[in-house]
Amino acid sequence: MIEIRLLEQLAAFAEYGTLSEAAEKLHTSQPTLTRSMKQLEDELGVPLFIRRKNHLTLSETGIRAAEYAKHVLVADRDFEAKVRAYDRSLHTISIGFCAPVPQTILTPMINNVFDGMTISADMSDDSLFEDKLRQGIYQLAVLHYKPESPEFFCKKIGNEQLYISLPSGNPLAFYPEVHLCDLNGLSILLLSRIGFWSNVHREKTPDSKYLLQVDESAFVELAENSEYPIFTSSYFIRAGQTMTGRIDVRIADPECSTDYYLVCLSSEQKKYKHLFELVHENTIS
Amino acid sequence: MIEIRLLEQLAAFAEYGTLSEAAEKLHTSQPTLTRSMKQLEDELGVPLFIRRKNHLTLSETGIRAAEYAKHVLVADRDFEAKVRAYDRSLHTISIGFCAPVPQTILTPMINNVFDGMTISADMSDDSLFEDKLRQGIYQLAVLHYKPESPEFFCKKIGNEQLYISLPSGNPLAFYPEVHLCDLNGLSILLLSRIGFWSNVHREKTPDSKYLLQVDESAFVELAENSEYPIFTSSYFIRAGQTMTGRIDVRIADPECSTDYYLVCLSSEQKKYKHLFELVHENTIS
DNA sequence: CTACTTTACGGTATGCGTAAGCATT
DNA sequence: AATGCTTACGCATACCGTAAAGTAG
Repeated sequence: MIEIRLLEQLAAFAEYGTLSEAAEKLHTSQPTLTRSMKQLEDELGVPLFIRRKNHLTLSETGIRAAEYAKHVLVADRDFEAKVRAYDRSLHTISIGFCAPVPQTILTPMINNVFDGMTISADMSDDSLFEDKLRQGIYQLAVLHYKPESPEFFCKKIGNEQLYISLPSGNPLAFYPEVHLCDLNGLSILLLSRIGFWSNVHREKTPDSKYLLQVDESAFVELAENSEYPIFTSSYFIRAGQTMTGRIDVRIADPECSTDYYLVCLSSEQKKYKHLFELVHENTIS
Repeated sequence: MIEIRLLEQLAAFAEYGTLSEAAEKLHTSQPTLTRSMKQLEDELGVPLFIRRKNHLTLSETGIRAAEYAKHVLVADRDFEAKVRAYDRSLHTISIGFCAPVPQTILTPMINNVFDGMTISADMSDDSLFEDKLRQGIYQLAVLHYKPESPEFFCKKIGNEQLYISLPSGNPLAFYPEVHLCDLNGLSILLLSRIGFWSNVHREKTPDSKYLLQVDESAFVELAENSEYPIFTSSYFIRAGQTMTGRIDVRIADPECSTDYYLVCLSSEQKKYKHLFELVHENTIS
């Protein structure tokens, strides 16, 4: 069997044209390559080079050989990558979250149930989550709608109602509830990684100026020391995380009240049985 | 990069189940495999085995790894085979002949034109020759019809008329010519490797009993010492290769008079220019 | 007791680098 | 002179086989 080392060296020579340069790139000496290429020819029983006193060129067969060699090298690298990826997949659970609150609530629960596993959490709009579950990129996902396909196993895990937190001086603060269109055009403080909520805001309040904060502590500090409206939700209100001097007004648009669903592939349902048993209708509220 | 040697050993362990047996099959010692498998795990940075004091088993990752390893091994073997095959293809010309006479005449000519090349000649019915030219299995072919497709370059190189050689006592020997149907039912001595002629005989004289001879000298000896009819042709008659005590009677069926065409891919026309120049309309006659 | 793995040890062969030689531009 | 391939030589090490120890069935 031809060793990978020889194929690497052949490929390098094909790429760089001279043994000297190839040797340099491979961090080895040039006589090493002379010997290796000779060995390769010996093992194949086929000449790969045109040898002049001073110069080495690939023969027609050599050119082909270098191309084929690349395939083998790709296969070899693939092997490494796949094995590592597979092992990793055994030790990590990848989860797609469509919103921050489910992540906050579920992450510790998942950590308990799958002790020793690494949890890799994505946060984004959930429009692609079904595909990512199918492809095995995610093992679990939290959607804000109930997936139709029978290939998914799914359980409702609660709901969230969006509020707008306004300084008590703000005229809107006196209404019992508002609509998103009332907020359109305002400058609003906003955290950046909020999943599908980004889409809701972009669509319903296209003219608002969002002051995006990547860092949560910066967001909190700005919120406390400014008059900017911020979004909050039933989850934070119920947890008593309200801000003094501000009034939380319910947003009446239907998009601002959503249910959450925990989803996995039906075929993997039993793997996650314990987790699904642990969550209930109102885990999030 | 992971060396092939390690992958071979992994695959062997996966196949045979114990290091001891794998070592035996690989003609190496068992401690060698212990070390190699450890090295593989080290280089991948991933455990592949479940180790008990007395027993070694592939882990889930290890099972996958062994499968992937096989792909790499296949790619490596493929590399060897392809390089050898390509080199060989540079030194051999494969030719399909639809009949023996063209082979007899052309082989020395081709040997002259392509000095140092190995000539690999096939003899069979030419119904598949066009495909084999297209696939590069043949570089040249002699057909008994003119191919239509413009992807082929083609030149007529002669014709051959079939005769039946009969002992002078045979009643048919007095006819000026016969038809194949007249021969149907006779026992006839025949060489086995005669290309498309086999089909002609099979179709036109289905009831004849052919005494097939693989060996040409055996065929000649039997022909000389028996009364069996044999086929001959214009080529042999013109060359004076007739047998005493026998009369050659022309076979009048149109199938028994055929033209021959030398064919190559149009795209390779210039490679074979010299050969085509050397042959002419009546190279075979 | 047998079968298997692992560890330890010592030898060897394989591959490597340096140096020198040689040819070509 | 500079560049590039090859050969020669000595060395390091990587790999291998034997031997021995340990463990489970």
